[in-house]
Amino acid sequence: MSLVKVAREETSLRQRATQALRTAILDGVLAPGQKLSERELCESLDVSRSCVRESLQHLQAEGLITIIPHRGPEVTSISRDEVREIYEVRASLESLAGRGFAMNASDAQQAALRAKLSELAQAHAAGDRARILTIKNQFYDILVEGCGNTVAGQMLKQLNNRVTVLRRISMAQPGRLPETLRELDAIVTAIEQRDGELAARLCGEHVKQAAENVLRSMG
Amino acid sequence: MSLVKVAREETSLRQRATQALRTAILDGVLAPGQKLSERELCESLDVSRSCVRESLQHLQAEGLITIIPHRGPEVTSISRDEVREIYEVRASLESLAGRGFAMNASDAQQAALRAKLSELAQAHAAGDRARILTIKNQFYDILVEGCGNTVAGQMLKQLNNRVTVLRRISMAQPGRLPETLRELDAIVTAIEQRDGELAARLCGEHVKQAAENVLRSMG
DNA sequence: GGTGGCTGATTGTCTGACAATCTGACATTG
DNA sequence: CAATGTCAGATTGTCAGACAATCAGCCACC
Repeated sequence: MSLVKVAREETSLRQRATQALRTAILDGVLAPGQKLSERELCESLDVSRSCVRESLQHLQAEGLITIIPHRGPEVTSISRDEVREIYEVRASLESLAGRGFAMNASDAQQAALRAKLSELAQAHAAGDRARILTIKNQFYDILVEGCGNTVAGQMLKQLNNRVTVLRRISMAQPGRLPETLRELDAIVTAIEQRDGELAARLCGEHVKQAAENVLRSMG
Repeated sequence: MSLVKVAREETSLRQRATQALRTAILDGVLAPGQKLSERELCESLDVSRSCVRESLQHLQAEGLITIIPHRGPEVTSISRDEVREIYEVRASLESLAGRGFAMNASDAQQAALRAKLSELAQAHAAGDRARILTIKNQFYDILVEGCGNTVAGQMLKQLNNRVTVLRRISMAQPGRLPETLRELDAIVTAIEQRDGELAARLCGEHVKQAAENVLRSMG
């Protein structure tokens, strides 16, 4: 067996460029509304225009950038209405994921979820902002992984990406974290009791709360 | 105001190529699993390789094709599990759409929905297969349009596209159409009474029925 | 029969080119 | 002065051609 094959960075240039651009957007290096010129992207990503343009097509389909004909791509800026709609869909899909996790996840996965929640509480106690975000994402990754529906998982990831560009806004008032912890705890508890319907309802309400929080921050 | 601008076909070559390829896949001209070579696509779409490759990136992000490194793109073939997952997500999102339509749609939109349902019944009575499909799609377009959530609408369209490649299979046993009509009638009735929750439940169950039907057909 | 290497074809990536279009500055006109 | 017309430069949309890396099939060889 070729371990080399596994170890080697088996990603194409284009994939790496796409990922680099994606994380740049998600990390806020490129703000919503920011215009991206192909030439600059070629230089900063160090690939040819062909590669850049293919990457841009992919990211546009993901909704992260918007290509305006003859004017070029820019980071998609998101309206208040869109945020509302996205959170509505997220609520629906996370209900699905919560129910699925409660009913399908292995015991190990459930334990992992509970463990991640503890980590989150610790990070909160320590007041480590960056780590909180990371762990939160990991928490959702576990949830999605164990829910038995990868299609829903991918959609949730994409939707989450699309609102992540607003992260600074929602971080502006992190006072909701204690409540978030309580809500997540309730969800995990429902999951541990394999109560799918309860988990679904709690997930939906949790996202709804998050939505209200974000929408309030947006003015 | 430039009426010319509106009238002119203001689509880029790439967009037209993408759309052509998309409909070719949805219409079953290209079967799932079918390998697509860039050269052939260049010829049949009559555009350069750059255009083709950009289109392919877009369609891959939509999930309609799968690009295997160094082997080229092929029409995504869909597993039984994926079908189940997709219908699960669809059920969730159509519930959302049904509830939204019941609560937000204008009276004109509701009338349009009811009218389209009548058309569907007529087409059924006439036994016109092709027309039934068209009208069904229009029915869903109206529903999505009036539900007040374009994000959910786009996702539903994409999900629908991904299973449409199996259309021939589900058409193999069209005996379910009378039941479908009854279910849709119940949904429209609930909507007309502005009963969001009932509409949501009925939409979810309707998709669930459709899923079982398709899964049965898949063996 | 299975293994190894060779050949042709295809993809991944780059470069350079040119027309169409946009942007901003400048000149013109009322 | 404001509104409009025009022009030059920059950028995007699209093409053609090139070459390395990789894959697929075939053939020789053990």
